[in-house]
Amino acid sequence: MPTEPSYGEGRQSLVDAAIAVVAESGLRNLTYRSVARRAGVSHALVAHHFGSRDSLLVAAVERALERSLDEAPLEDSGGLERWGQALARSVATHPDLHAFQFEMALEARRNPEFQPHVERLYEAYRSATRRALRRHGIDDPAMAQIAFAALDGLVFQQVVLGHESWTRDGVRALRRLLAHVVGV
Amino acid sequence: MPTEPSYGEGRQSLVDAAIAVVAESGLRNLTYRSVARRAGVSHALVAHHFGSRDSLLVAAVERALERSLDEAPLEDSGGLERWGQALARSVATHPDLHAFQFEMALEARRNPEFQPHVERLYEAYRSATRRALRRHGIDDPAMAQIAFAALDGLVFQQVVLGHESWTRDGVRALRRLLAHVVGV
DNA sequence: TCACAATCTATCCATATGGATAGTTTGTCA
DNA sequence: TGACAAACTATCCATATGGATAGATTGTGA
Repeated sequence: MPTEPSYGEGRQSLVDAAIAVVAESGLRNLTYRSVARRAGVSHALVAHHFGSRDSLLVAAVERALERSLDEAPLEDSGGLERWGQALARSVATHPDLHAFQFEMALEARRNPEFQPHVERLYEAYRSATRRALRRHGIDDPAMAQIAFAALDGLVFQQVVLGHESWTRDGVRALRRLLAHVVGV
Repeated sequence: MPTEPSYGEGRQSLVDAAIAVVAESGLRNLTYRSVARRAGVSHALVAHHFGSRDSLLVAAVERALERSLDEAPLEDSGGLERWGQALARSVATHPDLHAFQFEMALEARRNPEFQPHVERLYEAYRSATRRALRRHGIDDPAMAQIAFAALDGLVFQQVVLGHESWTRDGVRALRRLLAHVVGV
């Protein structure tokens, strides 16, 4: 059950609640009342702070990026295996955050308002992957792209199927593959 | 505008309409009325044929698998590059079918009723990838897994961002990577 | 302390929804 | 041709929703 936020923390609670509700129940069940219930506030506060459901979601995507920056070492990804295993751990400890991001990626397809925000999210992960590869002397954009796609696919499948070990094994296999290109 | 289906085709129209509505507007907008409107029938027919929204979705996933089997050469995937490029083409010509599948994958996470159906879908794609790799003499499950994850990631990004060329480039890079393992 | 703005709640309202119900239409078979 | 079941429509109903509105609460600064 949600504890009621302190006075003035309502807005922030609604943003975090939006991420949780979407991850747990899908975008379908994100209503003014469901998110307010989760945040422990009145549903009219959604309209007050955000004016619309879409604006709430924009704020939630920004928040997800913030939390991702805290969570996975996007800024200091280390080498490929460290980066990949950090992703697996992040998904295992915060599956909802990642599920939310995938939900919003699909939604961005349908609603242009979300596109810049979702692209910023994607770019953060892509950059981290490029950085990780560069640590191994790989500077080929095509290699970075396929490595990122592989990690994206592994993470999506971990979110959907819940097998962290699959991601870890997959990261190892990716590292072995890339080892052929240059010493990884 | 939907043309009304012939008498007796209502059920099938609703199933195909469900895929279209979900892909275009998300699971959130899949209501009895929206899907019926799309199918050109009365909304009461959803309850009549399916009893519930979830049952309609189960039928829709089955239908998606069927259409995927028709669409992409799942049974005869050829080599890796042929399989990968076929996927890119399939996404480009039928983005909605693939978007629907990703939506349902995320939904399966929240609703166990969909899990077996979504896993069957995933397994079809995974098998095709294994088959494609085997054509090149690669029989390592870990390699198959990372190749499938990479394709999954490429396809997801193509659905989300719409760049078919990215998928094609990515497939080429994947083939180059795997060429190091054995001649691809 | 008081005034004010921001935050918040409770409630009302119009509309949309899932689903039930009664009736109509269609196709099949004897 | 008529009976019957399946398919289908139109309509009603109870409930949920987004959003507006009025009032209450809180914090800040003079």
